[in-house]
Amino acid sequence: MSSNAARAGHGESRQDAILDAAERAFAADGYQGAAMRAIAEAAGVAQGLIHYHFKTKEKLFEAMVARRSDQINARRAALVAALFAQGDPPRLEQIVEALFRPTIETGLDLARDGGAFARILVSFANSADPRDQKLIEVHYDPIAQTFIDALMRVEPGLSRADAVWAYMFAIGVGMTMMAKTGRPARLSGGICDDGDAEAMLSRIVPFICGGVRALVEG
Amino acid sequence: MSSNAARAGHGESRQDAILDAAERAFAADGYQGAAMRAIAEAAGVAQGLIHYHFKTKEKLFEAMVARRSDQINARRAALVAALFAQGDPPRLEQIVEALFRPTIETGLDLARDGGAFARILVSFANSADPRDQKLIEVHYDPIAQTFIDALMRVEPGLSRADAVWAYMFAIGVGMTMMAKTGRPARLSGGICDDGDAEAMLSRIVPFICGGVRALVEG
DNA sequence: GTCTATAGTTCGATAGAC
DNA sequence: GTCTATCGAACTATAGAC
Repeated sequence: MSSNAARAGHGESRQDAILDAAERAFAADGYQGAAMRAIAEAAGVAQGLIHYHFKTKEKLFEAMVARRSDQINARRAALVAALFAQGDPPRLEQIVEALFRPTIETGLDLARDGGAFARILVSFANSADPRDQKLIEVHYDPIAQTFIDALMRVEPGLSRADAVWAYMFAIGVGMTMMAKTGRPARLSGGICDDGDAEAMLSRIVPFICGGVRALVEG
Repeated sequence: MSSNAARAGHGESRQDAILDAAERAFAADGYQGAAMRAIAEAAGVAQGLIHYHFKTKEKLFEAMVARRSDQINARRAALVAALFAQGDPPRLEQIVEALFRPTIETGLDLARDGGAFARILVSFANSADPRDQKLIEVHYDPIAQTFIDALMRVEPGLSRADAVWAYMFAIGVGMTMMAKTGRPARLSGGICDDGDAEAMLSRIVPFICGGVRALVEG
């Protein structure tokens, strides 16, 4: 067994430990706010080791994004493919659900990080910084095209331009679900809870589908 | 005339010059990424003067947010009030337009900043950082309640919980309009342009109204 | 009110032993 | 592959002259 294979006791390499700590730190404090020192301490490794494995802070961030994105988007692609592999064509509602469920379940499933990666996505998706957009282009534009195509297949009245806008708007709505700001509770006197992803999905899906169909009719 | 009254030649106090430079810097580099040194240089003042007027970086940020927010939200409140002051009740479409137009026009109207404040709002609205949420609570929750009430008045079938969710989702969609990431052009091969706020509004308004009405019917 | 100069801290990255 | 130790360059904030 090589020295960096499964670590004794918890089956995680030091590289993974660093990526996990980085994910939490970037989610909590942002890219600029997260310190390499703090990430090293949280990962239980020396700061120098991070630079040995990932060279720079920026490359560490990219590796962290790539790891989780590839995992999420493989699942999203599989869900869409499965929907179209059935006998009759899927409903719009199923496409929209496939858009979000893998992301929220990656956050909940791993549980340990309290949706850290989802929070990174939120501060990321709407960034105009060319560095962020480059990462989005590489890791998210291909799956976006898959969903845009899917929207046009299930709603034949939708033009390509409208499908692109619809996708962007849908992502914008989804961000409000992943941000977990606590604002819905504040605005509603406690009635609305943005910590309940399942409850939010049940409102987000009809909202987006209503929006998409309004574009079709317009 | 006191020494800090209208500056010779361009009628702007040094405090305003600092706030303008801060707005641009925070928009371009984020809160952590924007340096007091750079803000001072852009404003054409000594770094010490910023601390004299605003004490700390955090208080400077708050003052910058307060200035523009109060301006935008006064305009939004006036638009909603005017809509309900007419004879017959306004349409949902008019409420949604009143939600966004003052913000995009503050960006375009001032022109000089290329929508800098809108970009700050984007990186701001979805932040779970307690400091950001405190600012949102103070400067945006009151106007949010105004719009939530307006939604319930023009769509009587909407429950309060649904109106709060609808408001949150609408803001999420609006963020995709203000972010100016260039992604729509990338995804559409150049057909969609997120630099054209007016064209985006004409899609965003029907999308959101379709979403709201879907919640009513649901 | 505005400036210069700098104190005091923290950061990303590297060097070199093991 | 991993550590300790440290360099050099930022940063925010303050002190004090004008």
